[in-house]
Amino acid sequence: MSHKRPEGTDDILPDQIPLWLRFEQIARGVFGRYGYLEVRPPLFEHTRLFLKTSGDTTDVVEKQMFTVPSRSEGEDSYTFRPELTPGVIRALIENGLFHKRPLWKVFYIGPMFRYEKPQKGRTRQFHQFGVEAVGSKEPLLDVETMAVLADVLREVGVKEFALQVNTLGCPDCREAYRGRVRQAMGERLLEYCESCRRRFERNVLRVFDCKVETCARLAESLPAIADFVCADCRAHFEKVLEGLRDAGLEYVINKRIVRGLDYYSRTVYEFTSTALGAQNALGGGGRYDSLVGGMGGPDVGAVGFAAGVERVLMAAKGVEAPAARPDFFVIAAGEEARRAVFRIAQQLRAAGLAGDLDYESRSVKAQMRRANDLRALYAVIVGPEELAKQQAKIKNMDDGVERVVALAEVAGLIGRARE
RNA sequence: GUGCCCGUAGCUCAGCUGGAUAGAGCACCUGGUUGUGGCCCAGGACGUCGCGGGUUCGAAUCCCGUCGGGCACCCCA
Repeated sequence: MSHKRPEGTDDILPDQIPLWLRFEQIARGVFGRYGYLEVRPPLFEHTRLFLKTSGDTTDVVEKQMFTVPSRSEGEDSYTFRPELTPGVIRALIENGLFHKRPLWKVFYIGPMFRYEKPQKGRTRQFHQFGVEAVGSKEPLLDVETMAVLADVLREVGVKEFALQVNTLGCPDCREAYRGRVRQAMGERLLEYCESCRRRFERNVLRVFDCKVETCARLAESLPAIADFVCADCRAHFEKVLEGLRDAGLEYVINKRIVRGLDYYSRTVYEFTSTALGAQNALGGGGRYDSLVGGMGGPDVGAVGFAAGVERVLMAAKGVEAPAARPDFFVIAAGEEARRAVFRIAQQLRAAGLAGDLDYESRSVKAQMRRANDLRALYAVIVGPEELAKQQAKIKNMDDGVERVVALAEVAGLIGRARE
């Protein structure tokens, strides 16, 4: 075995494709019903786009980026997208779309790249689908994005999933909250590790990122930001919860949800499943009201989610997607017919039918087996006798019934039977 | 980046405490009709036992190294 796929990548082989197509069809159907339009930004962007938007101390940016140097001197390197929100917003701004409409509801499906140690539900190339509603601060849109994801999950066949929501407040809230954390942390400061005591001085909130076990445990007892958000943010969150109830979406408030990216504000949420093992997040999202303006666009609010296609497919295990059946398989009986079968297949294809033939000179029995393996609707058998009379024998592979018909009628007969 | 587990045919695996030509099921190919599938039957092809080194009369089996994979921590999709 000389060549192997890179660590953390998967080959999606033909037998898996029907499942993926089914998923994409369902997802596109839901997005379409809610009025979300597809966008396809590039697979890679300038590295600085992610540095400035996702947050330069987040895990994603610190250690998970697939970065390639530019070939031109002095130019920024490129990075394969670890997520697509920055790319989508960049595309909306760069192409001047906000001059056309104030609100853009868009969706995407495609591969993302993160340099991580692979495990169940986590690979270096994976696929996400997501939506972004850009141009409004209305809480109803927070609810709508959650409803979209819930609809996709339900329709795809994910039986058990849970929705957890939280609010992170706005930058002002965070300033006030910072004070509360400092106060609480100060009471037991000596129990924290050295670097956390440094964080206490410079940037208290980073204490929540500390990997030291004792610090992590201490941090659990610190106040949650959701309890200290300002009146406006509180009102926004209440409206979101109210909207979720109106929409019939069950949820639980989880004050520990913070999300792994820096741009979130106010609403954040996660959909989890019990069917996945350690990586139990199906998808997550939230509001990011300062990102668009911060990137040079209009000062408008935005909200969206991203979810993992592989994880959703895993959580929907047991769902079958049958492969499409070919309409015909042309079989040559005897050497003389060999030249004719390709021509006949071409005629049937030209008539809009899908089908194949055996390219090797094999026995009729072997060709029938192939027709059966491919689950062809009809075997079209031609030998010397049929050819002499410009006929073909067509056999319905489901009931075994055979008919001899004129070659010219084969396409029509099979086409009608297919309906 | 850290820890645990695993590498035998295309796939799933068996191969006992080291012993002679490394096996099974599925899949594949051929045949059982002079031109016919699914089930069944017969036969066939397919393996540097991940790789390298060591111990031994003898290694798929024991030891070391290495590469690859899986899972978990962390984080998240």
